[in-house]
Amino acid sequence: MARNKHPEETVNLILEVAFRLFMEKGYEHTSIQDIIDHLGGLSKGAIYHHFKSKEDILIAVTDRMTAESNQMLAVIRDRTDLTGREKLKTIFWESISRPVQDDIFTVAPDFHNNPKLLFSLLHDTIEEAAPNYILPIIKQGISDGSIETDYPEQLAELILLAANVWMNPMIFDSSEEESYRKFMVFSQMLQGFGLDIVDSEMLERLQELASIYQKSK
Amino acid sequence: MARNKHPEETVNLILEVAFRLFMEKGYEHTSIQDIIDHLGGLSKGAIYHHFKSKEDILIAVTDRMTAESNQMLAVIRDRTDLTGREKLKTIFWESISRPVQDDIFTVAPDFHNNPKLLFSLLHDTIEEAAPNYILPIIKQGISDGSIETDYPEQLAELILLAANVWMNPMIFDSSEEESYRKFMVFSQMLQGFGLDIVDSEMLERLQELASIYQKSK
DNA sequence: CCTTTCCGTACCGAACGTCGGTATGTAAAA
DNA sequence: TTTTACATACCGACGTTCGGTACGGAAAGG
Repeated sequence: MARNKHPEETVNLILEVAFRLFMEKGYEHTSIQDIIDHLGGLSKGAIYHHFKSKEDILIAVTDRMTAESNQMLAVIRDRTDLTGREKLKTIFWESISRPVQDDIFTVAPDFHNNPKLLFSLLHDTIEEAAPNYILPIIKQGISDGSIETDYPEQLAELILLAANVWMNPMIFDSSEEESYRKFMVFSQMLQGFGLDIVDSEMLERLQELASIYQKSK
Repeated sequence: MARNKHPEETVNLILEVAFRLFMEKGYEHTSIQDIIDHLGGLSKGAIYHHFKSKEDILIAVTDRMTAESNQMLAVIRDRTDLTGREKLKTIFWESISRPVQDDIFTVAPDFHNNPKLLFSLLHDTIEEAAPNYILPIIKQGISDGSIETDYPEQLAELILLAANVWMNPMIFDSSEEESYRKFMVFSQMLQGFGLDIVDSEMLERLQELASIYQKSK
């Protein structure tokens, strides 16, 4: 294949193919050769020119997966017209209403046999998303009086872990009914922390999402 | 090496060596040859006679890890002298007071680079421990009036996920201070569900555990 | 302004070492 | 004599390396 004038396109191509294959077959069951075969003429050398290892590709893939989500979190975090509690509510609403969620479902991902990818996401949730996005919001909530807790760091972790991991139907595949029940327990947990941020509109959307996922299986 | 009259000893040896290496270097960075090298004369044939694959060894290792814990859970679950809530309280007390916990810490395990092992444990927690041990107890608690919830299955999952994964210092390594704070948030969460099962004795023991783990690093 | 030189970089693909797994042999136990 | 518990030689697939090629653009020379 001829040399590409815009190497970033090649990088993107590799990442797109890798993402799809990692989702479909799992990271460990996707070989470098598998990726090459779906690259349309590119070779092993091309991959190792742009990435230093297979693991390096995984990291880039997960970065891409979380980038959009993190961007949304940053925007909400930096708004000045909302209390801490309102920001949390906005985040949960955004995270279940964005069409991106529907897109990702169509890949029919299988985290069930993808420990590496799951772990990468888990790590990102606790080490990046929780301290950089949720924590500042909770701290603001403490200042403005809309949230009460003595342990903001831990609360941020627990909430994100429950929301991003436990309630994620890609990780623990749940029926529509189960997803709904998880969300109810989740909202009950938030209420226990004095956070009343779940409304009927959210519940409606959640049932819709769960039904989309069920149909794609 | 001559044929062993008691093959179970060979199996045990393999599992012990594998457990130690998986913990020290991670499952993926432990090769079959690594295990053989620590077996004292045994060969590849021995391993593949007793286990059908490397993954099979991992499953056996995690089974061994959870077996003792599950045994404890079964005993408490089947007692007839406690209410559901009292059983939950007993479980948490046992899980932080048994000396086994101290033992496992001395291996200085590294879940941080062990996605496969972590996932195996995660799977076991949600698919085995939650429905088989915690759920019956919560259901009993609903019957005897000591626990109130509309969603016992999901509550069982969330509680175990928080306790076994989030609060597990092997998975998310926490300082003594952080472990303590996690436990406080955890107990606050349980209170939010109407479960008041944490007492001062528990807090004391937890601080002790955290300090043991810190020193072994 | 055009041409030639030169170098950086995108990409190629054979080869290598390691790995998990298998086939077959053998000796002891039953 | 059959079955079990191992040993040994070997296989194919894998991730990674590396010497090499081809292309493009900048700079130098005309």
